[in-house]
Amino acid sequence: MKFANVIVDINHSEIDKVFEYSFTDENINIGSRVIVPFGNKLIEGIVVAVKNTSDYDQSKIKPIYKLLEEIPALTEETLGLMEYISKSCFVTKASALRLFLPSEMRKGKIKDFMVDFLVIKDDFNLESGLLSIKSNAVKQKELLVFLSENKKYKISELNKEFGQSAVKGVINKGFAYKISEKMQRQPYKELSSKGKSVTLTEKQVEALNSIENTNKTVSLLFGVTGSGKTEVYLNLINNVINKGKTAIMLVPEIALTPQMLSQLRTRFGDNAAILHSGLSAGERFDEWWRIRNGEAQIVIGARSAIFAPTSNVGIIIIDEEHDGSYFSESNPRYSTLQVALKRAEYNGAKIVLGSATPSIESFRKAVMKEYNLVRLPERINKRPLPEVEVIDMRSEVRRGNNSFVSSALKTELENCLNNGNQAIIFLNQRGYSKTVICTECGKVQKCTECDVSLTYHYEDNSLLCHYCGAKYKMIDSCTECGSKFLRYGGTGTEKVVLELNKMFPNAKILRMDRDSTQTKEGHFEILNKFSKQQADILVGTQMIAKGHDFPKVTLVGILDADMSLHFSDFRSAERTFQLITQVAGRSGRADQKGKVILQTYSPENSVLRQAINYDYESLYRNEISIRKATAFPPYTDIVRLLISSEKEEVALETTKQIYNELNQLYLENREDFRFFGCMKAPIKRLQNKFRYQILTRITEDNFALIEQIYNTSVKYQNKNVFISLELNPNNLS
DNA sequence: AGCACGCCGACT
DNA sequence: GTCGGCGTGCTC
Repeated sequence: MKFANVIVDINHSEIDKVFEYSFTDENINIGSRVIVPFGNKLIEGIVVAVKNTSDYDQSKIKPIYKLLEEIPALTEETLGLMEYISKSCFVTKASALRLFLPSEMRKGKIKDFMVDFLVIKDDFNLESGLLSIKSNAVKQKELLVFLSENKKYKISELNKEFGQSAVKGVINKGFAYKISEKMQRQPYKELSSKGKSVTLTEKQVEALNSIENTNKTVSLLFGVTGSGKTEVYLNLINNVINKGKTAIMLVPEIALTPQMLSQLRTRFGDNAAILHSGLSAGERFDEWWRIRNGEAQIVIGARSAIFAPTSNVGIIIIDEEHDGSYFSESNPRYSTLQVALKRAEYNGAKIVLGSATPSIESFRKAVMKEYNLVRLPERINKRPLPEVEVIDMRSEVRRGNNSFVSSALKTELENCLNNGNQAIIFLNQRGYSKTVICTECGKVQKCTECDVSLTYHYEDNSLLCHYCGAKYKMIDSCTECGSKFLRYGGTGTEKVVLELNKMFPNAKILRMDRDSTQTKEGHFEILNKFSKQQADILVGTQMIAKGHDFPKVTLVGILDADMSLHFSDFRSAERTFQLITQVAGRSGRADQKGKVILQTYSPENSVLRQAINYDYESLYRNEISIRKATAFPPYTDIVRLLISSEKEEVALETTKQIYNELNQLYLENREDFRFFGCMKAPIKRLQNKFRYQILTRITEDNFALIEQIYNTSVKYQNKNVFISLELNPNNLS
């Protein structure tokens, strides 16, 4: 009889401890998934320790009900990571554990993926077989000839090739039989590969050597768009797996994984596995076990792939490291880099952060020599970066052009299309128009659950709340005064497509945004069509900004460069710069020179000027001095407490109480606080909950203080008020 | 989180 | 008399 410490899969702070069970099954081990009796129910759990004696009242200990798999799902490393995340993200162990297991594993059964095969009998003799069937059974004969060579073949394909009746006939005559075999689902299996090997440029070789030979854990690969970072990654991965280690490669969006996967498959075949939320349950399950069993040594995926069950990780690559999607926005609010650092530490692995526009935080670490800074300053084909022309939209308006397309952009579009090239139009607003306003009484249509204006969507004639997802029928008269005169405020991608269609009736236009890419293949289809030149213009949101490589694109239009500039967020300058640089980088990637038209209402803005000149380092110098002067990250950590409740008084009252108690802490630790205040959240109501916040900015890496703030505030949480703590939140809505 | 146990109001 | 409201407390 042995005893196990088990974490049960119940996400509640009261249950957030280990429970002891007894067992005799030798196969139960640290990391095993088990079913245990808990109260009067059976519940899933993970074994975190195994021991010979128990500290708990023997009479109360129950035996483990069942072992779920022979192979422990978690390893010593991932269990350690789980503990770490639970502590640093202030979540239960159960909640942290869920990050490591594909969700379908918890819910129980995944159906095995069965494929039917036709197998020829061992004693089958082709000559006598062919003689024994009627001469007019041509298809059956062909099938037998084929089978005698291939022995075993997928029935679905044989049906296609020789016809169902031939297959049936061969089975009925007893020449062959059907078997079902469990197969592994292969996501994006159409994405493979003619193996092309690329010779690295001198600069790429230098970068590769620098990353491999540095004694620093983290390298920041700072390379302009089109500088060939991907080739460097592929070589790094290759060298790592040659040493028998594994590799994790992260990309910011699901949309980018197939593209990167196809490159990995080309190079490494089935050795590459893909993990992200867009896969079907079965696919994810199979890929997960392929990695766990060591059948795949390379993992590619979005941020959650950092939790992949790889052992012996040699390199973790985070592409487009500045991207906001590397921070989880819901609990557990982990930062991908933070987890990566922990994994690198455990395995002695290297981390590569790649970007043309690094985050201010990362670049500072590189400047401070904490990271190894590696530059790739040239585009691979030595093409200059595309020329950016700034259009002052104020003077467009003065000249009487009220369209969102400036005359310069119109001319360039005409040229581009006439030359048989393609264009990308970028606008970071989906839908038709951002708001619907009554011209009589000025009423703006708002979500009933949120304090947010509704966006009009032309395609399904609806009003959508972009925050909670609620959908309303489009109105034909004002809900306040009944007037029929409604005005559309603000332009979205749908409207752009409609207007461009009028402007260029012969051009084929595609739209890519969250609405047009709902399905798993959605991104892929649109990108595929565009890259096969089945369309001339691609209109899209920030989704189109990243990574894609379209050789025929020679024009990029940025419709409203100011949009993200005037957010009251300390990162808005950095974000604007990143977005413009990324989008501009889509232009002129092959042998033709690219052009970018940037439309703005504030052409003299310094961030825009820096973006136009691709002058990241000026942006960095400006930003870092502002951050220092105003005590913002990376010089401080922002701790934000969000207090929300369906009842406004409850939210307000709780906020006051927490504020008062924290005020003590503030007064006792004045020197650690750079800011302390409480206010309504910028979005005052979301999903029918009123939101208040307490904002603090404290000295860097002061975990003890964050913990105190957390412990103080979490006491106030109950079923009427929800309290969450965010460290350096990515957005402050 | 569930679920049982437990103590007070309006019903066949 | 009892059915059932949901407050508190426990789960190895």
